[in-house]
Amino acid sequence: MVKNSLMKTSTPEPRQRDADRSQLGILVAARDEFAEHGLAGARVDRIAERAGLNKRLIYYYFGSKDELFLAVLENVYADIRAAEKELHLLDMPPPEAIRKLTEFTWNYYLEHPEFLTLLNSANLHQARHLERSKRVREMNSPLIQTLGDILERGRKDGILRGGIDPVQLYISIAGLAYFYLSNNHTLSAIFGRDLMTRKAHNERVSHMCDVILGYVLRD
Amino acid sequence: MVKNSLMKTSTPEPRQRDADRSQLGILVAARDEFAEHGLAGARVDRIAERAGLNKRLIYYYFGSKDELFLAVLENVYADIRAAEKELHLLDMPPPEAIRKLTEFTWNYYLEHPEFLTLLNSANLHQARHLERSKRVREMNSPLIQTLGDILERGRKDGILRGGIDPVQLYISIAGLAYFYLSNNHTLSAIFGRDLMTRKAHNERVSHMCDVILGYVLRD
Amino acid sequence: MVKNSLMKTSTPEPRQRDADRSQLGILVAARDEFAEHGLAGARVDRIAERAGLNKRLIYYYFGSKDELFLAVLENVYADIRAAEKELHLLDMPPPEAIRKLTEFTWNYYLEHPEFLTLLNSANLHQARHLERSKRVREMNSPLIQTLGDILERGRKDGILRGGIDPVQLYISIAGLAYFYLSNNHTLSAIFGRDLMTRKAHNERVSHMCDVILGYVLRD
Amino acid sequence: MVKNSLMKTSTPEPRQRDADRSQLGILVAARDEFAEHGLAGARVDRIAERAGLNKRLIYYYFGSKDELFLAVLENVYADIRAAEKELHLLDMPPPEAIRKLTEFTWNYYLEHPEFLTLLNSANLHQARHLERSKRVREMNSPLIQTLGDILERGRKDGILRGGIDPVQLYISIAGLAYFYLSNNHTLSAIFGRDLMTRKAHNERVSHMCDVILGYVLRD
DNA sequence: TATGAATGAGCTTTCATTCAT
DNA sequence: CATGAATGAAAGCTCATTCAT
Repeated sequence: MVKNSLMKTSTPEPRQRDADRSQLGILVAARDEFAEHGLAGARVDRIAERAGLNKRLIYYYFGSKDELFLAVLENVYADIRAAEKELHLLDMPPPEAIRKLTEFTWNYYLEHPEFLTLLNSANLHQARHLERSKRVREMNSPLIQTLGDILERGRKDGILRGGIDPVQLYISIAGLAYFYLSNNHTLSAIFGRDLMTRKAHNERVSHMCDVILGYVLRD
Repeated sequence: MVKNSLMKTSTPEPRQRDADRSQLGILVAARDEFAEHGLAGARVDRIAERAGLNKRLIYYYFGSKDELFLAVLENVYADIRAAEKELHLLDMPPPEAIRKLTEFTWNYYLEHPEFLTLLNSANLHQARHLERSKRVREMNSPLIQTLGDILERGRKDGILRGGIDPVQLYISIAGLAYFYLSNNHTLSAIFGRDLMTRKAHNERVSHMCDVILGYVLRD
Repeated sequence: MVKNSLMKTSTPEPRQRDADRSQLGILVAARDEFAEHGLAGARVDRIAERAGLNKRLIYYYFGSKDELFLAVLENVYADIRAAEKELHLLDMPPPEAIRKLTEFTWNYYLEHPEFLTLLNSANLHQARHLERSKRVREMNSPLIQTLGDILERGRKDGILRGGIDPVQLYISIAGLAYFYLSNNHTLSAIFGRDLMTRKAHNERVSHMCDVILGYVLRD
Repeated sequence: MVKNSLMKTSTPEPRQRDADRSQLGILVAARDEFAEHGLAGARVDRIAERAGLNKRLIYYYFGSKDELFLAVLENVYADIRAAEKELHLLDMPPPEAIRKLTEFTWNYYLEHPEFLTLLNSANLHQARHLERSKRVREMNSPLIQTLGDILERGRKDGILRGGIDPVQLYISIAGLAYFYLSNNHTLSAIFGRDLMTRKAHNERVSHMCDVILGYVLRD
């Protein structure tokens, strides 16, 4: 189980504390269960068991398995975006900011495999969960805004090439990390080569930076 | 439903044996069902209905839902690798070959969304299905072999930079296309921008080629 | 349906907890169903129907058909051993005790035909259910102990012959009753004679006592 | 698998030989399957597989699973009665004949465990199979006839007590062997003592003869 | 005579969800 | 707030039996 915002209970009034703790416990348990088994494969019983709480509470707080899944998704998105904010990319020189973001993305995915699986599940269900959530949209635009600012500043400085779409770039950075890690079992099986050694990881992140920086830096 | 090798009845004999046709029909139906709902979400009843056959036959021919899933996976891998072979990449100049492979990968994923979803499902289950299949390993090594040959030739010609790992490169090409398409719903929801217009597609494939060729070409 | 310990709600509290009542009802229903149809022939649906409860509850409480079968076996064994204990055989003169046990065994089998059928089913499955249950072993040893004591006392008194193995004797008593009753349909069909009239029963129990007492009594 | 009348094909015309062989093979396979799993637990598929023949043939020759079961029962009864006839009990002095029959019964049951299980299954289904078969009745009456003759002769000679019912006696002999062997797993589990060693077997047959002869012999 | 293909009904088991307290 | 008991619907899978040749 991974530490993140779900774990920090922001000390509310005494009465409510148990309720909050229960909700939190359910969310964490659900996140792990959904990550391991997907939406359809997840079992409400197991979530209750993982949380050490009665199954009925899940329905009391979240209404249904689907709504619980959405709550989990919103949570993990909030986590990664919060972590990105902590990078303070705007305080760095553009190339360094982009390298930092690339490395961060890789490391975050590496350390939060549940994030990748949850994304997959969300995609399988055609993002029908996220479409309903405006919270998610609000959460994510700042990142693209930031990346756009960096690219623009780099272009002005003459250090980065122009005409780079921040959305395309972000998708590429994410995709380079995501595919490697999300498909690592398949790829390992297919290519008969262990992709999860520390050495393989170092090679990958180095390769990723080569590709991305080679692209954004002006020749 | 998507066209591919499953649909071509290779024998031109007057009437195919019913058994073969049934097995084929089950495979096609299963592929679509697994692609739409994932492994856990897929329903054997629906597969039978899609195939217009009795559910019992599925077990008669494939033994279990899991084994059927493996059969489907082997099939879709066979399809993409066969299509790649048709590109005759070895007959082209190295840079053109790499551009071709990049574009092909994009187009194939675009036209075979079921391939992406099936891959996702396989990964969710930690490739435990593929690990059992040596067929898959045998199918996939030639691609890396070919890519390695191209890179080596390009390096000798002085047109490509040296030290490029074909596995890393292939994963990057695939990742750039995969993440965009697989996550398109999530990304569209998140960034509030439709990524599935023709224009958006053209921009993406162009971006991909820029990134990949920018990386492999010697400065 | 036969009266036995399953039917006695041992707690005189105003209302038994529903869970207990449900479990009990399932056990009784299962006992009858297994007795009528054997393990393989028994239908979980019918057990639920007999118990007037939801099928799902059977799995909730007992886990599987097999485990339910084991629970039933343990129960019927507990019943017969409890009934035997009530005979207070140790308080009688040895010959009377043995006659009593013989008659009791006959009567118990006669009144509990389900016991015989359940035994048959357990044997068909090679007692693999009972082997897992130490409860059963613990339940049954006291009987042999008692019978051994009786034989020993009788021998000392000079009224019973020596060298009688209590296990052999018990098996013989049981066998004389069991075969007649368990196979009564077959025997009736084969010998063309109704073995289930009251007269036939009296003749059998009288024959049994002749055989057993003729054996144990010193000439 | 045990050798018996099922195995001897009485050399018919060449054409029919295959048909006979197939029928025979099915009967043997069915006997073993029914003996191992009971009627409900037996699988027609497995019978076909054991016989190395197509499942359809079973229906062609025997009509249904139930009718096949009846055919098997008739066969095993024919076998034991034929074996009993071979004893030529009428040629012996009465006490020896009864001892011989007791020992034979024990040995036959010991060597044909499938006979016991099949009997159990028949009983579970209330002999509804046998009731339909007059063949079985015809087969079995001679044994009781013989036993009656022996008892009568012994009584006249003054060596056996009078008033013994041959049916009761036969049931007792069978019961003493049957319960021990049929329930051996249960009894072994219950009493924590291996009843299937050679020594245990010898003790049992000796005990059986003591009991039976002690009963029939005039004091 | 013999067989591979196919099926409807029904099996055990599972699941998300609700009830009653 | 919290929970054990209970359920309808449906899941994966199995079975005896029949079809078509």
